[in-house]
Amino acid sequence: MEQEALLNELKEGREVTNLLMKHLHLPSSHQTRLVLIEKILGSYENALSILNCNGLVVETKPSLSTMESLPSIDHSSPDKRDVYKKRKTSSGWTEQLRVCSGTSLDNPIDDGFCWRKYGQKAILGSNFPRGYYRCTHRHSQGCLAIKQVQKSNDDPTIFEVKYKGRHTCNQTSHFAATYVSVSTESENEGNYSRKRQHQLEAKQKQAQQAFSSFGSGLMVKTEDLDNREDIFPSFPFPVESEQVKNGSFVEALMENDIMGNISPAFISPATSESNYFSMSPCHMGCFESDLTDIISAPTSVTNSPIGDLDISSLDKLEFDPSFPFDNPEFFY
DNA sequence: TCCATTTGACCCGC
DNA sequence: GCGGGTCAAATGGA
Repeated sequence: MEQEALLNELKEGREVTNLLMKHLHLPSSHQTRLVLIEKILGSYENALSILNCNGLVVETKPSLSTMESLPSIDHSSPDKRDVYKKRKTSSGWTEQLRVCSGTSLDNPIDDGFCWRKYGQKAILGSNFPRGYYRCTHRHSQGCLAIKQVQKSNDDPTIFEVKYKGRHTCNQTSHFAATYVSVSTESENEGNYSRKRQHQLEAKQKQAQQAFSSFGSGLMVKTEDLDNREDIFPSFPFPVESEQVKNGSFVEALMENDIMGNISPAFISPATSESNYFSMSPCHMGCFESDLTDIISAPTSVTNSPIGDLDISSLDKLEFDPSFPFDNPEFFY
């Protein structure tokens, strides 16, 4: 019974999404689009509520990252170990990716953000150590985004990447950096020296090369993507949550030419029952380090109403009535 | 000289 | 007490 209601909600969401898609190509009013987006959100909220009623724990509200909720570090303290912060729990990851790279084993994916490694730990039961990264602009801009990278036990060519927290820094990522000159970065970070700029440029080139050699075997799996508002900030351009709320998110996509850059082939479900997405290499060159962001957000389509940038691809997704929605593993 | 990485130690939740 | 997460001194590269 609930399953039927769930399917209805999902179908409705798909239909309204298609409608919204049409309106995007029409001179329809901003208000109309807003209404459609609200309908989509409503459908997914209802679907999530149904799942919650079935005993499945599905977060429907954005959980503030534990990183963000932590008090800021008191750098004035003479001995920082005296003011140790509470250890973060493993929950609250905004994105979990499984990145398969057949080429670079040590540097899985440059996602366009500048990460600084701050630790590495051997994990019990894991053959490979886990690397801990945080945003380079943690101190300069207070960006609290962190990520963990760990090779998969089963396949060393697969990296399990977890993202936590949102980027509040003003980074010129891949996408912007490709089309905007370095001067943009100078504007954003005037204190950056020319030497630093060269380093960043070199890094971006590295990322481009890494991706150009990435091959067609790239596979990204997203997990635990229940939180749409935690997902949106991972876009390479600054989309504020307010924009999402007031409906200008789609416009932000358009403004950033994201919609126009993603074709159905770019993000396509590889299988009907997994949230693996295959990527064709021809699409990588233009996005490079944006990759994980671009992928991670849209792949949340199963849980996120408007996370799917290529809305038209929804047409190809059919909801199988026999799909095991009551199987918790599906939502893992 | 500056910055990123490495790595051992420390802290905290379970 | 164990294991995971973080800190920060040491180290190396550009």
